[in-house]
Amino acid sequence: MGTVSKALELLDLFTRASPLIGLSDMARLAGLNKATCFRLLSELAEHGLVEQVGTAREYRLGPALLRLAALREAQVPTREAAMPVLQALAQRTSETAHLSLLIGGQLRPLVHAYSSAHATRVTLDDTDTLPFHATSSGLAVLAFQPDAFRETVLAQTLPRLTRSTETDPGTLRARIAEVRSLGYAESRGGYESDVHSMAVPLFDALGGCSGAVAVAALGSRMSEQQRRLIRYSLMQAGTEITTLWGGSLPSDIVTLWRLAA
Amino acid sequence: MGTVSKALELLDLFTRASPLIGLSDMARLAGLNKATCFRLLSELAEHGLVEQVGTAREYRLGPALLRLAALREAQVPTREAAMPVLQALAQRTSETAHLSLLIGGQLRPLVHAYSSAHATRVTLDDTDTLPFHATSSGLAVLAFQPDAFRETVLAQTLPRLTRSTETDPGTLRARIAEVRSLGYAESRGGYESDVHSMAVPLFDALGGCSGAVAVAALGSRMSEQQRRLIRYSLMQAGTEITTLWGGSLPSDIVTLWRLAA
DNA sequence: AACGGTCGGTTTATTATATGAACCGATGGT
DNA sequence: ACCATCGGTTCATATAATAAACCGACCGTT
Repeated sequence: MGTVSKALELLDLFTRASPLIGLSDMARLAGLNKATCFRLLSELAEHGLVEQVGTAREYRLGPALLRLAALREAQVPTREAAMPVLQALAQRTSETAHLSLLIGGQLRPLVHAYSSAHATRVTLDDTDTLPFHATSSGLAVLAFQPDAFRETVLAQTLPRLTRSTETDPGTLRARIAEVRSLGYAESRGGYESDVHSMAVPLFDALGGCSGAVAVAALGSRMSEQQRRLIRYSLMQAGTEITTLWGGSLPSDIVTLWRLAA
Repeated sequence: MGTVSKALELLDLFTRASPLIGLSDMARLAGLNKATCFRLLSELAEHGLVEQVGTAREYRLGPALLRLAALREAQVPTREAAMPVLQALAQRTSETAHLSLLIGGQLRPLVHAYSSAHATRVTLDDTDTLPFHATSSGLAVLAFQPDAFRETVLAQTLPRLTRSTETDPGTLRARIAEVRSLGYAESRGGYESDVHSMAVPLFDALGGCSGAVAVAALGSRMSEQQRRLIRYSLMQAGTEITTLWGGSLPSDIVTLWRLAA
């Protein structure tokens, strides 16, 4: 593996749960020699991608990221464009809506919007990576990736997260085919036992599926009528966001979503 | 120089003016061999820090930056916290307000807020780096950096940007000392000939000066009374933002700003 | 106050990795 | 038909990354 990749992997070690990491910890987490890790962090710090804080000299993500992200958003307003659609989606469905992006082969939550309709809501504050096989977003994205990518994912060991998690590659392949033929994905407690969710894929200006938008609700609130509302709202939100991104929906999706309306 | 630094420098080549860069261009700009540049870009792309777009296969900043920046803001709400203060500042002074951060030894504009009071306004949409010697923000920041850093900056060749740009290191040293004793900095047409600006330093939770907030106006609108308003508003905004950042003002600044009120 | 363990950081010889010139097929303008 | 340039690849060479051992500082225990 290249040295640059090793450095960039360090950035991915920072999570909402552990935003500050010491040198030795980081070396352990990354499986690197402490000296190597130190050099990499120093170079990252020199450019402001990480910074050191406090007397313990721990590292955290740096201010340069703000600038670079702003520059990216100025050219491709991914987050900014999706935010209002997501909020409307949460409002309309009275549940939690969230959008995830495919980044470096992993599915990462980017924005979420909550509804104030219920006292209990699904939260995903500390979630950094979504498992493809156990979430509706994951299945929605997987259904529209090249075969090679899908097979790579299914070839890995897929953790059983709840009693309902499907982990058999064959069954998953079938479910993914079903997602393609329905135009949306659904997960019933596969990620967290009480949470049901539905998701649709999103397409960017490059023509590929680069993310998904989903609505997650307590399983107990998922009536058949509510599922219809969520499904319809998702398809509408998916169309809007894809359009705002300058992307276009595959023609079969257009047909499916039109029929569902 | 380390390989990682070379890769990170590539990220800094993207600007508002040229957000898409081809492989050969990038190699030229970075002074790298094309093959080397290709490898570095490939590694960056693998992690989503850049992505390739269109038939020309040009590169642009990638979606991973959004995620990392969001993670950073979640821990240290730098931009989010400053935004409303900046907007109020623009409103109150009826001019353009902007905030810059010290990143990797360079002064980078992060947010700006415009007032709708005048038909003509100072814009800085395409500005990626501010020169220390020719802007009020630069002088404000420089005044509160370690001597070594200040001398490094002054030792460089300082470009004369307008007829009014001060480029003599000795004179600049004196002006910087004056900034320290006044608690604010001012630039009259040193960056763009018709633009006058004033700025105050900002301090973060680590105790250092990590940026500045400034108000820029057309020189023709800079009455003595307006300058008083701007100066006072800046000091107030500087106090607020520094507090929101969890920082604290040096005691001499507190005194100076209190006297000015 | 002496101890053992950990911290962040530095040094060094060793070796793996980055490098650059030349080359490739494709593309586009003259 | 031509030439220049594009993005990308190859491979021998040389440079830059690596890992172990070490350093002083710090911290809670004994």
